[in-house]
Amino acid sequence: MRVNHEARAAAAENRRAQTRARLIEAAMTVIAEKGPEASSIEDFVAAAGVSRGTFYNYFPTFEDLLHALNTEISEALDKTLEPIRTGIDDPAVLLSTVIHRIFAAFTLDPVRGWLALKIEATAIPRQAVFEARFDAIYAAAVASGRFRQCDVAAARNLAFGAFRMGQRDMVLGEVGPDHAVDLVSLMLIAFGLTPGEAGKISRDAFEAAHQALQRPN
Amino acid sequence: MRVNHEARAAAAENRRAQTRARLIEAAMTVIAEKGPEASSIEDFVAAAGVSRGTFYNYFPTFEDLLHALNTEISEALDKTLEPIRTGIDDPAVLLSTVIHRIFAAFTLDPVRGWLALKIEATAIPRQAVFEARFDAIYAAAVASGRFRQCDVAAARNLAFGAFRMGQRDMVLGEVGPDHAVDLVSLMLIAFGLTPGEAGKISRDAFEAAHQALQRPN
Amino acid sequence: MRVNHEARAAAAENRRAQTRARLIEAAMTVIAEKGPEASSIEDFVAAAGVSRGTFYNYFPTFEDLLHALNTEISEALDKTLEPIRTGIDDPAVLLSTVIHRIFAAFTLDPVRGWLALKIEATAIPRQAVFEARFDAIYAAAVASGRFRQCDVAAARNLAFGAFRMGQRDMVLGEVGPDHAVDLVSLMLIAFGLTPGEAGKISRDAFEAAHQALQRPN
Amino acid sequence: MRVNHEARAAAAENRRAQTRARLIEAAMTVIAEKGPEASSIEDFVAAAGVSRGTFYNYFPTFEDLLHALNTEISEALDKTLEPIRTGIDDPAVLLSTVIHRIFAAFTLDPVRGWLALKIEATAIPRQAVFEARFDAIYAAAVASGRFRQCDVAAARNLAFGAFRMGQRDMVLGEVGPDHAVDLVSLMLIAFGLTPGEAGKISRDAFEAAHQALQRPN
DNA sequence: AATGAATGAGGCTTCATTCAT
DNA sequence: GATGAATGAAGCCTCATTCAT
Repeated sequence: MRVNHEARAAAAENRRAQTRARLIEAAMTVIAEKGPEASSIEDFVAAAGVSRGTFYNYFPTFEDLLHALNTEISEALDKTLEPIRTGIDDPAVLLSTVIHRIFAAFTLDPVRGWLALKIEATAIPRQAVFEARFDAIYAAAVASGRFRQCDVAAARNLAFGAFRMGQRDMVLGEVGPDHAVDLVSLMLIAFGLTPGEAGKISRDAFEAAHQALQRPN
Repeated sequence: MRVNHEARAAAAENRRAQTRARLIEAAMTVIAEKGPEASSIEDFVAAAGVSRGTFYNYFPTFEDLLHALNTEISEALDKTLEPIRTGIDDPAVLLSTVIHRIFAAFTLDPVRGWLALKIEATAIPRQAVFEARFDAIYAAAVASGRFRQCDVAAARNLAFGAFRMGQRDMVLGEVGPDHAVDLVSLMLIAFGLTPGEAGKISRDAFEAAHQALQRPN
Repeated sequence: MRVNHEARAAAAENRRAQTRARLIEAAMTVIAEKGPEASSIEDFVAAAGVSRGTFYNYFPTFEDLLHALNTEISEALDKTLEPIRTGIDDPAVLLSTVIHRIFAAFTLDPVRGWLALKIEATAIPRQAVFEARFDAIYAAAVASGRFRQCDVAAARNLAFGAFRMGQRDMVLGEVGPDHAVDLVSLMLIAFGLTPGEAGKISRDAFEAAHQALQRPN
Repeated sequence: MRVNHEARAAAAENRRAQTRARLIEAAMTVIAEKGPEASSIEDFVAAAGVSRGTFYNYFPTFEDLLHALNTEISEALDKTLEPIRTGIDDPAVLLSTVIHRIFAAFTLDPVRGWLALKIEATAIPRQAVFEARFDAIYAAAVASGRFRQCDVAAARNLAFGAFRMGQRDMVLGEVGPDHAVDLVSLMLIAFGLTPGEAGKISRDAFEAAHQALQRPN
């Protein structure tokens, strides 16, 4: 009897996770296409192939769904950046690489890129994960003399604001992918690097990011 | 009789303009309170004290209204900046001053500040006026050797992105008003100024902006 | 121009009143058939031949509708009782007559009778009008020595409770119409009349009520 | 093996009864809080700590549940009244005592009081048990010359209607607990007692009921 | 021009009920 | 028996839009 119960519970949990994943996947696709405001729950369940009621079993409010999407995207992204964080010593190079990797990830998977942009415009809370990462890198860079000491909130807003605006233009096709090179270069200069070094680091990181992501997965 | 006709036509036109202004004013107030998505035409006409049908006489589509609001805000703002544009020679000081003036205007009139933020988050295109102003100042600064030559699109995205992110935090009360000083300072450094000069220019411009706006109108 | 405006407004008001009346009439019929809990707004608008949205223009909440129905019924009823109130001197006869008239009205118009019963079973407050009428008659009866002095709240609850229970059984067909004679008789005894007088007054009032209402209206 | 089977069956039956009791108890609590219309099966199973499916094993239809609740309450109440029925000779005193005991029980356990009121307001038939008890007492009272002969249906409706209305006001807090004294007194007068005797009997029964119920269970 | 009653499509949410495990 | 995921019918409510006056 014991085993029976446990096995049943495990199977149920499994099914739950699958349905949840299908709903999230469907919601991503739909929102990327129509934007969060124009998307209806009807759209999500149709795309996921489940019933209306099922949606509410998983996400009692629309907010819950957005939150799940947000988490999903940023955690997945953050995880792929793990090897980089531990493999690069120079914080200037590290920051540059991380930003270019995110740019590249969103360029190569425009659905998620667009989605991230859309969600960020609504769901108020910014990605706390990424903010903390930025602050840590900035602190390390100051400690090692790479970046000038400055108000970290200002530095963060400069970096995140510029990133967001650049991503927007890239998603809209108003600029090419290497727009990111110039943008990151300007950030590094603002943080204390010389134009020459900033330009070199940014371009190298850009190329490394694209090479890394274009390999067969 | 001729005169009579003309006078009547002029009076009619006058009334038209007034009704239109009331609708725009009402829409601003409502949107600033509830956000663009949560605002309904019902809200606008109620706030303006006109009938539903009248609204459609002036703004056949919702887009038309948003467009009018956008124009209204940015033109009003741009006009108040006219004396500055012609009265400051150093383009670095000019840029700094303009940005701080806009920050200050939105800080002192939070309704419009909030509104601008909200509207910008929708599908509305960015303010072409301001983009052109930025490009002109940047070109002048490069010509006079104040700013380093660089991709102007990147410079623009850095400036507008950082501005928007900073405005967001200021509106939300997450940072104080002088957050703007550090933010603008970083921009100027990115554009080629030394940290010392950038800091001084930004702070001076910040103080000038606040003094200018706090005078009894 | 002036006249034009006024005429228009009057016409509009007229139309409003008509639509409102149609909705109320329709709701009465539907609720009497299915009970208030089982009735949906869809039912009401279908019966009234107006659109869903129109319903909400008139009754923003379901409560508003129930309130309107309640008022409608009790005011109409109260108005028909006006001549009786002024035409009968003995308060014992008056009370008896009023109760029998209401019983009779609900017997002859079972739709409203049923409806009143159903509405009263919901959270709607009791009919303040009728409570006040009762209190006034009781006080007059005490003053003229017809009724014994007693706690008026208790007397009221006895009368209204018995009335409601009797009406219920009459609507359900569990008792015949002259059940009312015995019930009212008991009330009068409780209030101080002798059984003989109570029985005579109740029966006379019963017959008068039915004769009055069966005339060709 | 035989024994084993029987023991197992007994244990199973036991568990069945327990689960059923938990569901009934949970339903009572929930309905008393939210009213019968606002309560959902979801609420019941959540409060009982069983699964949705289990509910249907016990109560295939909602009616089945309401019926069980009704029975539960009235039988429990009726059982506590057994000693009274056999211990009081004067039917007038007996009736008075029974009514005051029920009033008091519902006053001291407002959950069940509220519940009884709510359930009664739905389509559930009245408590056949109590109606039969009333009729028996009334007949006995007539036989012994305490009550006047009259239509028993009328007497019953007077008593039950007044009781219900009084209970309503007591639950709603519109009257104090001794409202019951006046109410029962009026009933007794209607049934044939003199005002003096009715008042005394009612007050004595009221006090006896409260003393009986306030003893430590 | 202005009015505002009426419309009805469109989305949201709940919940009794089923059924495979 | 118990479970709880899934269902989908059934209501609810809002609001942009039309149109006769």
